[in-house]
Amino acid sequence: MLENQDLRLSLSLSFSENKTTNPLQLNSWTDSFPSSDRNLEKCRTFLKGIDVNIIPTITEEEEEEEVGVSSPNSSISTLSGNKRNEREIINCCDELEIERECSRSISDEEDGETSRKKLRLTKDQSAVLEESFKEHNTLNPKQKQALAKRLGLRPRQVEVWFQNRRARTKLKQTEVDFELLKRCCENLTEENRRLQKEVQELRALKLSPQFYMQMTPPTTLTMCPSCERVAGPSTPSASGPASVDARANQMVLAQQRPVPFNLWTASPVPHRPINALHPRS
DNA sequence: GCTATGTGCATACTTACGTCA
DNA sequence: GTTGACGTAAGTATGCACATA
Repeated sequence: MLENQDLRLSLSLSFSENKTTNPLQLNSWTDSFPSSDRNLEKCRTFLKGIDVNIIPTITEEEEEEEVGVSSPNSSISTLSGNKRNEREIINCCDELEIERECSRSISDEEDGETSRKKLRLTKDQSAVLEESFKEHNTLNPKQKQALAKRLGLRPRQVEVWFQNRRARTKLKQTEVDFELLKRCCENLTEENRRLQKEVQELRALKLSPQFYMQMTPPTTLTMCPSCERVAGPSTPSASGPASVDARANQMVLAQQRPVPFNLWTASPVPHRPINALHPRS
């Protein structure tokens, strides 16, 4: 659905790739909190029942409050580590909080324990969100609030949508980058193979100086179009077997040096051997 | 000025639900 | 009607930046 659009999205996101993930991370509420804690059980029970499909009737006051704590984890997961968990316990077990949350979720309680109703955004809502995402891929609290009001959603929902949207964009970008790097790698591999072959040829030439003796030495400087290195003129003293050997050495060295190469070129410029190695017939 | 702590926000990863072939 | 794949809303853990005591 959004795939095509996604690829057209801004490809210039700045990614912080260096985050490490904790392999031991706890993945569930149950893991985080011992089941013996009665208050926590209470919290768990009421949180399970939150029905996101029902737009809560939030008073102005509550709305403001929600903006104030509008982080992704405003109710539960903003806090990090044990200290955060302790604070969560205090917050989420606050009687007023519980009352408020329960009032939002009565309908769900009847559905059973495991129900976790999910809101499906309408096309219009998605379109508006997409539009604003194109403008800014992050929202400040005011923008979030305005958008939520406009769409009849909770700020938290807008926030989550943006989080997920950023994640999707990044995923797409990663896929694109991967493809580019893959192609680049293939090109480099091919280039490397070709250069290795040339090195082998040059080494073979080095071992048979008689071949050079029959060569017509180049009379002018010859620039290799690919590696932009000069093959070197024949000097008056460069006619004996020893200098031929030196020249062959030079060639080998030149070939072993880094070659300027456009990583993003699908088909690299053919690296043609320079004239000195391919004597004119 | 330095340090500890709290807070807000972002991201990565995961779960669970809705949709569709 | 069932099922599996896929998309996505939402939950969770964690790190970083900044403010403040």
